[in-house]
Amino acid sequence: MTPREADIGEAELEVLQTLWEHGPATVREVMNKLHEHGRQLAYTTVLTFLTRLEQKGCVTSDKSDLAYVYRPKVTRDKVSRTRLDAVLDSFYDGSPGPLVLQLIREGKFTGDEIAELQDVIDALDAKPQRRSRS
Amino acid sequence: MTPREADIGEAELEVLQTLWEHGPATVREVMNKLHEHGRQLAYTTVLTFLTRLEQKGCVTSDKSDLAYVYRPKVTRDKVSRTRLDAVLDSFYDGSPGPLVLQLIREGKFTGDEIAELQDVIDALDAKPQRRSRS
DNA sequence: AGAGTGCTACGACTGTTGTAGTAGGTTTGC
DNA sequence: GCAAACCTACTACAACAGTCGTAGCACTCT
Repeated sequence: MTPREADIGEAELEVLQTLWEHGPATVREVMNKLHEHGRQLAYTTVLTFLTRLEQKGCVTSDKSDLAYVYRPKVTRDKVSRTRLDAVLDSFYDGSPGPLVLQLIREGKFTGDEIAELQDVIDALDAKPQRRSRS
Repeated sequence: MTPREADIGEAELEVLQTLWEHGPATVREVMNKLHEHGRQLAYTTVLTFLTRLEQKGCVTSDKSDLAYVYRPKVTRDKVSRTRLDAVLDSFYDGSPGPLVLQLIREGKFTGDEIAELQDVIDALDAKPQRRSRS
């Protein structure tokens, strides 16, 4: 049963995000966290989402004390990759280059981020394949 | 009626992509294009998608000769932005910096792209706000 | 003018997602 | 030991997405 992280719904994702932030949690704990974030959902609704996430192989549960404790079975990185790849495939021909260029040109970055970008790129540039520039 | 490009379904998107590539087209032309790309859909299915896209304000139609001709009313860029922002908001706190850093670290770029990145960043760096680095 | 072909409108069905209620079992606090 | 609180399983239901069939209108060709 490979996790089918591709078809996690938006509301299911909120629940999963809670687990990522909070760590293993019971239905009630997840619900409370969501309420703290202003998201009002009935207990049974949260239960439904966790059950469905389990069917999709994205969380596991084990009966510990009184209630089941749910924990994520897919990483946040994995899911974000999947989501991002979907956008990449649909709009950027699967290649991240144009996307990044677009973002950069739109000036969506802080000075610090630009500095960091520069560092990372320089590192890349230095190591893997020598380029043919200046 | 502002276009509700946020709720374009995946299959609807394929249809819209066809219009972006191909320009204004009739149902049949869209269907044929999709078939060429290996996507088998019934004529009426394509019609349904175009009708729904029109209801969502994402395409317009005008009866020209025999059949209606549909043309996109939202740009590809606009829709890709919306999609990307959704991922950004869900996973990267709305800020593209971490996303780009992740992509770069994963080494998903060709040498040419890295060069281009470097150029764009240098340009950015030179103009808007002077940074404090070497 | 009849047959065929093509077009649109409308309805329909299935699966999924978002949301929740109810029923019945278990734990706990007095 | 009984009531209150809590837990899960099951059911439900609306909206939407993906997919298509049918029916009826219009044009065309002979």
